[in-house]
Amino acid sequence: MPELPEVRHLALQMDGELRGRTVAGIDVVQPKCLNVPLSEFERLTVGRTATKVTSRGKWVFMTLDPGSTFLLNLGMGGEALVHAKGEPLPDNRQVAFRFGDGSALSFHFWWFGYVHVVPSAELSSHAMTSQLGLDPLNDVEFAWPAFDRLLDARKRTAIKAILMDQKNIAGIGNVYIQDILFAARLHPMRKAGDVVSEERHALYDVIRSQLKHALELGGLAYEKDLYNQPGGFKDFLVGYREGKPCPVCGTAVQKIKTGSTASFICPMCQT
Amino acid sequence: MPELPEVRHLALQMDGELRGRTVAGIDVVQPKCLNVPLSEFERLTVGRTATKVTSRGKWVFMTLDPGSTFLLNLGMGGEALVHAKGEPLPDNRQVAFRFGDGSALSFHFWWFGYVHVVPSAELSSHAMTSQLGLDPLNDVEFAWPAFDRLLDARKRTAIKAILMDQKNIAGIGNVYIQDILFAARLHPMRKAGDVVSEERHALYDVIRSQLKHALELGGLAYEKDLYNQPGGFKDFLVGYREGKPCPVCGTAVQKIKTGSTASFICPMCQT
DNA sequence: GGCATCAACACAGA
DNA sequence: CTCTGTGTTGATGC
Repeated sequence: MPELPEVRHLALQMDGELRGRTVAGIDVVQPKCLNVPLSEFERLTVGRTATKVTSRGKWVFMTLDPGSTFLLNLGMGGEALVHAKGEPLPDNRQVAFRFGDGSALSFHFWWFGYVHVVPSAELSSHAMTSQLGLDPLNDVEFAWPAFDRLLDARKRTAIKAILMDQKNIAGIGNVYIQDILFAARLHPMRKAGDVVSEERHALYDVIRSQLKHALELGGLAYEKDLYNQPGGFKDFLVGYREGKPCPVCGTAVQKIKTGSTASFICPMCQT
Repeated sequence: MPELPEVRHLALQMDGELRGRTVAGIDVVQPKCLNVPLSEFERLTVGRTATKVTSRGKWVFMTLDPGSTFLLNLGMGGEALVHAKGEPLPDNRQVAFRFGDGSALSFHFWWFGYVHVVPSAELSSHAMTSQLGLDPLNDVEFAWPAFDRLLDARKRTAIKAILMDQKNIAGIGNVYIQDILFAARLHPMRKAGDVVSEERHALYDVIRSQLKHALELGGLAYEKDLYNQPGGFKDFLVGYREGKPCPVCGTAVQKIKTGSTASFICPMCQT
């Protein structure tokens, strides 16, 4: 459940499903994913009522009135599931909320995830979320001039590193970046300063259209949503298609190391 | 006048020459090499008497009693010269001290240098000198176990970078490092973790012997001391001898880029 | 596939 | 042949 489309889809589902439910208890199997001691976590959640769920980048924000905000990051491939009253919780959960009506919300991470709560008044000092960058699906804040300036300010940084830095744009990870760069015909290591205006416009458009499209499909087909249903996005152009033909020119897709992450590129189309 | 042998030689000469002289006035042509405004610099120097001159790394420390310490770094190829009463000062000086007895001490830098003064009580907060590493000519502090641990602590750093980092060992620059690495048969980019014990011992011995030898000769032949006399060290093995034969195997010495500095190596002997 | 931290490296500036 | 900051990259661990 990693990147913006999955996270936003989940937040939208949670917003529709959980509004009005009151936290009756917390079920913590792995305390180290909490940002505060369990007792403090309980104090800030139990007895409070979910009134709104939103997302920014890879983070889900759930308002727990009065006065708390719950913050969730599912890391690499984690899941959040809602459970009707009486349903057993998954054995592999790290944390779960039990609501007053008998329903529950469980979280499972296969590697690392963050289950945080902060007093809403202190939300701005929550380090992992307070510095998140622009929302690429918000046309007001992710405006073209801001994007253009961002690339100017980091002229000698690889374009992939810029787009994946959550402080710049929030929500692009190592999955969606692959086809975004392919569609913009950019090599991941191209320096931002060498990306000319026409390419920048193409890239800007592709970022918005790809993420919007994936969101409309409910995210990736190999991820599960709040109701354990897979998303509909599965047709990668080059991402994770090592050795398969480029859909444009037929050249075999290469998997290369780009810094510490892997990239899938068409060596002919992306320069 | 750059590295440890020249700086220590200069400090020894200054110690013998200047003890007891009182600063009568300061002559500042280039105020930007000072660490404080000229008025403050004068306040901390004029009327005070040199009582001791020492060195650590590439820095000269002159105690100006009561209460001040003068700190000098000649940068790349700067000079410090003493002048008898009545002698004119060099036109190219950036700064000079005039002493009460009519003598003077002038400083010239061909690129950048530092002419600092601090209250002796605040010496430990002078950033550029407070973190200087071990004195390689002091057998007590530059002991074998400390050197061995240093290389363990920086396993994946190039050996040249470690030796030239003034925070580790103080006084080795891009001149003496050349023959030190050649004599130890080490390629400059070799990772410290790959330098085995026998090589480490050889390197440790070479650092001490080379610097000691150069100090005994009064430093480099192309540098001038306090009395404008050149040093006696000129017989580089590979340093600055690009294309000349390696003294051991006859292979042509190569000049290569190692990070941001140049290195002269025998490609056969140094691995 | 996440994020933070630290070390290493490159570059510009003085 | 100086040293310092800044920004970027890479490895590590949770």
